[in-house]
Amino acid sequence: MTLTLHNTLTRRQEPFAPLAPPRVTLYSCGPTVWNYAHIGNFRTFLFVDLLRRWLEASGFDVFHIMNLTDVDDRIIKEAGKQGVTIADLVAPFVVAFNEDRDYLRITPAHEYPRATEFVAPMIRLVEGLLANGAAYRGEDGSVYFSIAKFPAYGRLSQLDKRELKAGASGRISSDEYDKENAQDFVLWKAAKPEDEAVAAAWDAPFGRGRPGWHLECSAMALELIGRRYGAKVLDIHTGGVDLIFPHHEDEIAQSCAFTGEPDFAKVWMHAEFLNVRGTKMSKRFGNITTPRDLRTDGVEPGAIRLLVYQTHYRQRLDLTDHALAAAREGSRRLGEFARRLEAAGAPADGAGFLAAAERLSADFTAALDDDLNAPRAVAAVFEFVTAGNRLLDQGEKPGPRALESWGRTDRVLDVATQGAIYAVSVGQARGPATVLGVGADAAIEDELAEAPPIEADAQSAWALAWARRRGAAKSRRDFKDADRIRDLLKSHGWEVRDTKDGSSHVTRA
RNA sequence: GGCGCCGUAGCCAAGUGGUAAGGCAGAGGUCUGCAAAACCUCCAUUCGUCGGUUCGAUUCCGACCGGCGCCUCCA
Repeated sequence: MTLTLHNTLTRRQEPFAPLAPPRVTLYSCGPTVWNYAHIGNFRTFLFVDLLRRWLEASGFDVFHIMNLTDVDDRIIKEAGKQGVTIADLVAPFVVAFNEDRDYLRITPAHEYPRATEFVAPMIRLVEGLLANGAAYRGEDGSVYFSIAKFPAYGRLSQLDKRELKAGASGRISSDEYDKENAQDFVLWKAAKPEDEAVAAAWDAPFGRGRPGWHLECSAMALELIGRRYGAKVLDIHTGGVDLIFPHHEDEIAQSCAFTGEPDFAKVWMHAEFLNVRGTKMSKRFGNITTPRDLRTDGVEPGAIRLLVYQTHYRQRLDLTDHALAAAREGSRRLGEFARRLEAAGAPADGAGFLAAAERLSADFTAALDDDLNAPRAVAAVFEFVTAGNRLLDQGEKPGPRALESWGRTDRVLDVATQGAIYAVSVGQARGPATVLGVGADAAIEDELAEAPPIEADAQSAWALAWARRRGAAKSRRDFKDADRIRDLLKSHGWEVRDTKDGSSHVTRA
């Protein structure tokens, strides 16, 4: 089995063959940090996370770069409105992005280059393009790339098959820059007073100004892989589908014109959109949901990951409350199983587990090797859950093989949710309660508030105290009181579950 | 107008030229004081519509209907 990936360049699925195995250079277009990134953005980053994890699980040595665009029109406009510099405007959103990324358990890239910290390489790139004739200075002082000098322009987006609608945006006529060709794109924008006002202008041999968006990625990618490996071509470049044209098309043009290489990246991969009721999630539609919104609502990261991975990355994903609820339930079940499986771990695998583990590994690998077919990988995982639960019910033991097969899927997908668990032994007069996580041991006779305390730590103690009372009620067969306490705990988000050995588990997601 | 994508059970969602994975929800059962969790069973003769190719199509081709994206410095 070999890994095959869909390449936007060829519109086909191809066996993945990095330029210098086992090394893989992976560049991902990251967020523009002008605001909080929404889960539509994070859908793409979760796709990248899966790619990254699967490449590493497959034995590749990945060097992952994700840029942070910290200078662009939106940032300058917003900074101007607020009367702050772009650096000040952006700072909190960079922090927020990192927090959200960590919350979603996305593996951090090795490098997060920021555009404003790579101005020098950008200037060198523009100089190179001016020197070899691919770029020219407009009368407004900006520098443009001439697509007439780059015959391969349009390969990625199959531009030769398109016919740009004149004035589709209604903005071409209002374009104040003077380009030689309407499709030429700006590499370096001449500084304007608004740019200066927010500290978004740099000196350059060809005039003071700021980098164009497309330029950033090329300069940063080439700089970083050049510095580290002396390479000029990326193995994989990722982004959202909306970046295919013109962003990635322009990156290819300027990069290849600069390096003389036929490719900027060997494989281009693009994630489809996440939609809300059929429409793409976007600030201007007012249908934004951010990871922090979901976090506030108590949605577990594993559930969000599961939701995303249950749809193929090249397929649009529709976010609904129903889909989210389904993912939460599924994620919870996976976590429940994981705990059960690990607790039953034995030195040797039972025959049933051996067979189930083989099947899981084979199905899981085949699915992800097939252009990251995560939905199929998830299906294989659930099939193992069902089989594993049955085997456990029959008393069979999972050994190293089963645990490793399971562990591998968990490391790649990372979609399970394990609620915090606290256990109390009750009803058997075996001495003090077995308490995991907290040391509270309130006497049964003490007064106990019906409402939980405010402090998080005290809450578990409170729940455990009630659980012990319920245990006492149970042992004197006062089931009415026992049920009342269970309902009380449930209304505050705690679940009580009795086990066969007479103890009770109290859990909170 | 150009380029492209999608339409599979109540919901989400894989998939193959030979008669449909998985998840969630739902129904019944086992277990339990009752629950919960777990397990078992059931839950699309059918894959937008109409044609065509084929021994056979949900899967290939065409048309149509419906939804969506890009062509705007949007992931």
